[in-house]
Amino acid sequence: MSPRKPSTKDLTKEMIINEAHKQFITKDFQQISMRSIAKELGCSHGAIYYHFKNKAEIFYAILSDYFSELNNILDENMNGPDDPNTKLLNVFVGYMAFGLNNQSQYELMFIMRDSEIDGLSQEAANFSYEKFSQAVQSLSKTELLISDIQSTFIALHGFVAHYRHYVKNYEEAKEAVDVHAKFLITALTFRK
Amino acid sequence: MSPRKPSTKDLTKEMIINEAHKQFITKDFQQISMRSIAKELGCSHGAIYYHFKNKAEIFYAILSDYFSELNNILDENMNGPDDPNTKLLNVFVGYMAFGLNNQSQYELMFIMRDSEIDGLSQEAANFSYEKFSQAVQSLSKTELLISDIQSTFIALHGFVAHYRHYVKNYEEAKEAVDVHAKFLITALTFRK
DNA sequence: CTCCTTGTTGACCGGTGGTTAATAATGAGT
DNA sequence: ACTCATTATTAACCACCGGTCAACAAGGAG
Repeated sequence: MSPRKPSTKDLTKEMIINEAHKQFITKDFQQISMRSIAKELGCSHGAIYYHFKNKAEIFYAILSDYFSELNNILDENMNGPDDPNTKLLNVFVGYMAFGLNNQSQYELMFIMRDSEIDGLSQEAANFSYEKFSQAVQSLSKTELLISDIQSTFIALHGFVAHYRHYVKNYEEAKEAVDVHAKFLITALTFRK
Repeated sequence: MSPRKPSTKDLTKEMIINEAHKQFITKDFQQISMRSIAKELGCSHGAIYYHFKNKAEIFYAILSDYFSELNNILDENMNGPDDPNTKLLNVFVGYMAFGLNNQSQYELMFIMRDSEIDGLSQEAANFSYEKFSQAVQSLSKTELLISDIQSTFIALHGFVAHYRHYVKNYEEAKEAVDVHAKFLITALTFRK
């Protein structure tokens, strides 16, 4: 039934993803081309289309790892020893730090959600938001409005979307991140 | 000195801008091509490069009008009869409404600020922020931190950047806009 | 009737994402 | 061994893109 061993395969999905991922560290989605991946892999760009139906599909696969990482950051903080107030701050800072340290990825995960990067990524983004939402509520002393939690989430995205134009990584925006996080905590705390 | 009357010109900067602007209502920067503009204008796309040095320059010209419009919205509100609290709310709502009603333009004005749309637009964006900043401070009873005003500005951008994926215009997000604006007012009000 | 300038064209360049016929390579069944 | 179906790959091709540029049209000035 399988007339050709998988072991003989020279080009694998994994290799393609690895190469795309490698380039994704220094370049964004638009700057990476099927040809640049193929060139580095020593194959024709047509070959890639045998393994992935299009460019977007390659990046879905990569993004899912990043969504996991972001979710892990949140989990580790929630399971940590800090008090609720510190944890809440850390959740906000964690999101912004992740966004600033993975700018190209963050753009595709939450900002660029357009026709090209559709369904699958959308779902992961919603799941990530759900985790965030529950975490924030559980750390709060009072019952929060879901609309306020969403406003907070949006404001975090806004920060990353803005600062990524001015800053290379989290380190360079540390203070601003802290200020923004505390700003949002104030809003959540005093909302009635 | 001028061997050819301007009146004889068939293709003018204005015509090009008008056509680009027309397409800009329904398409975004990336979807509009020099060729699509030329085609609609009945000329070759090479001709456009006689009047504009590149695609970005055409859109600078268009954006400057939108920056003016946004600044006018703010001015009209500030010069209006409302009390400071209402005005502050209207400033926030005004920004978000403008962003949601002019999504492609807003993206270029504040979100996409990348290599292609550089200097000139950046300057206009900074000026717009300055006006916003002064307006917010003048409407506040207490002395605000500039970092908090910036957090507010960023949170407004975040709202537009997020909701433009889900909504066609301001009308469709009216309630969420209102909630977000009040959320930000809370933060500004209770910050010490 | 030149000459110079303003505009305009269309071919061209290097690049993109995506498709597809031909083909190489391989293992299974006989 | 030989066929056969399947998998994987190539390279040519498509229709686009932004941008450049030599050639050329058209008109006014001298």
